[in-house]
Amino acid sequence: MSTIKEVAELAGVSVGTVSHVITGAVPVTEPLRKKVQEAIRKLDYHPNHIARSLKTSKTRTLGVIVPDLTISFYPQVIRGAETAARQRGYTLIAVNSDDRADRQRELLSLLRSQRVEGILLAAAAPAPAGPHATQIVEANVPVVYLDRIPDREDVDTVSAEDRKAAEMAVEHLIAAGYRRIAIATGPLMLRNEQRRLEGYRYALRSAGIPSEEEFVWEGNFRPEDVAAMCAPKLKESAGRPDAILSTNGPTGLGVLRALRDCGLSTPRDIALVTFDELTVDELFSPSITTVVQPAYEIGFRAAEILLHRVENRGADISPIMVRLPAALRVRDSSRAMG
Amino acid sequence: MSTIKEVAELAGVSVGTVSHVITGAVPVTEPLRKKVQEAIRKLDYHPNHIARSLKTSKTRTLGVIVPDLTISFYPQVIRGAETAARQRGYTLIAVNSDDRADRQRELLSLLRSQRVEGILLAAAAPAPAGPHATQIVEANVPVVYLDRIPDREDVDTVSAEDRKAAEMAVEHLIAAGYRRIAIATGPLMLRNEQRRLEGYRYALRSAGIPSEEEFVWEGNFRPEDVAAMCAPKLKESAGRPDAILSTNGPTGLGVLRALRDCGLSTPRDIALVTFDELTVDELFSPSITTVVQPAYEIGFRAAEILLHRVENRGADISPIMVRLPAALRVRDSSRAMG
DNA sequence: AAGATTGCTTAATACGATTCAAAACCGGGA
DNA sequence: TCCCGGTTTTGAATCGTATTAAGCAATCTT
Repeated sequence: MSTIKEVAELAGVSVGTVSHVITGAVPVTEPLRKKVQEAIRKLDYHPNHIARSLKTSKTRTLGVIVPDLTISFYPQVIRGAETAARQRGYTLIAVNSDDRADRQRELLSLLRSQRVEGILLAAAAPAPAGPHATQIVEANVPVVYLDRIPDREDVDTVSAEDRKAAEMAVEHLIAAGYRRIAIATGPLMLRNEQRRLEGYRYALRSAGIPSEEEFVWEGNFRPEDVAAMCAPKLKESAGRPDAILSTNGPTGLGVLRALRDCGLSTPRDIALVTFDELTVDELFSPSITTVVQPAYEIGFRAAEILLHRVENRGADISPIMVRLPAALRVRDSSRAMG
Repeated sequence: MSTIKEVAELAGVSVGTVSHVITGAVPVTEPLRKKVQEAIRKLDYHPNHIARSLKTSKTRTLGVIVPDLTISFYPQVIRGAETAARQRGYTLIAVNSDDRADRQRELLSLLRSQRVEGILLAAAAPAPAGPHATQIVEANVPVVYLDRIPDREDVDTVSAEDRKAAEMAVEHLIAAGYRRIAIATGPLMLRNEQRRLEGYRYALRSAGIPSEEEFVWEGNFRPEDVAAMCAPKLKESAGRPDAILSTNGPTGLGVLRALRDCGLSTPRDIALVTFDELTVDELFSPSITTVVQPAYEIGFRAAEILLHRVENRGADISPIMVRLPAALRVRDSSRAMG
């Protein structure tokens, strides 16, 4: 791979001039510029981003850590972030933490060694506000949390309006005639899962429906586990709910499996609303009423905020918190009670 | 962020010694090593990967270009590749080409500037064997093609056994009693789509069923387009096929939409088999018989081959072609003809 | 026409690591 | 005591670029 020096020699100018042509920071006269560009073309020269970064101490690279790229919510987030980054000439390094705190720590260290200029973090479940993210903040690498936001109030966060979204879903179920509404959540140590639970409780209270503790089912992100957890509660028809809200996709899938395992179906026996799309399309039945989060926009906005931080280091310190509205897509699984 | 020099000063040794402790290439006596590690800890020092790369001209980074991260096939590919890369201490930069040749060109240039040591390429549809990939090869950056493999025979490729997979799907349909079998493909300029079409033809021929040209429907990766293309062919029941094989997920979705738009359903009116999963699970109906590609393993193997090339530069030049078997997951949509 | 001004171009330096050659060290044998 | 061989440590050079200050040529002023 050719270097700037070789380009300079071929063009018969100094390396400084070549650099000026490339960066555009200093004007270069037309004839020289022409010669330089010709030489660049001839040598198929690609500036060494490594060397440039070392000199300028700017890598124009952002890191993004997600729990699992194969959860359909995250690819959209990443595309949003990628688009925002790209518009400003930044590159994205996306990595998976597998929802493990130790991996997340390794990855933060890796990204730091790579000298990314900022990090988008959908935190691993076990330690949403772990010390290492804090360390990163202290090391003056801006971090914007998304989706999986921590408890602390002094950091930038972007997520859906979790409370309101859950509230909306429950209101919809109530309007459709359901009264015995259960909720299946992910790990409640996660802030956003808590908020969704709050929204559920608030909606019930507002409607004057007593919220029963045995209708709050805390699960995780593994459908198998969730199915195993729900099945016993669905077995006997005695205390069974007539509707279930699930606060995320994998959990919703688990609920659906539990229904099948118990010989129940939705909406015939029980209504179901879930966060995040379970099917690619609406062509399948049962078609599930869904709370759709603006995943792409969450990624986009988060990246924009991060870039703002990166480009105005330490200017304004007050945390930015963006909450984007989710949409309720009503389908068969929450059909009005007959 | 602290530097190796600061570590050296704090530990009271030379930068060389610190470097030796970190890389482990040269032995360092215990007391000094202790002091150095203590200093590293105190300063929260993270080696500057940028500077290291400049000096060693090794970035330990691989690039991967996919058409669209939100197509569910690719996240799995990437996870496979990430796992393989990670095992050997490499990092992955994943980017989307949006299936556009011009973007792909930009991205290749970007990755080259980033000095990635190798590239995994699921080529953009319009120019699967474009000149730029060739350029990259000439620039001595190893490239392994996956899924979207080019026509040329002199490059490393990893993909599913496309021919055989399609053949298997058609054999299954024939065994289930279907005879008028159509195929909906992606762009036929793509090698893997061609191979799938070949498999389709071969299976028909083997069964002594004449293959009719008007049953070959070339589409693309936009379900809307595919639906619009298929609908007219499904309208009148006269020449209508009794089964359809679709060679990829987005196309299959388009076919399904066309069926709905025409008031048809599967398997009642027409059987359907598609490559790639359309639903997250088997809980939905119609449950679609699917050719499942080993996406994770495709990514994993491709990365392994790439790393082999990276670490044994120019040693063995004969191209490696890996074809991994796909699995047929039989469900309702191809139920035996009643 | 000479000095001041403007505007390009160049040469030298630094970024933070690795690495190689040379210096320092250290015990043992003469 | 001195030297020797081997090991550990050091210091300097280097990777490819951006950047600053200084050099130089041409134009402008008066």
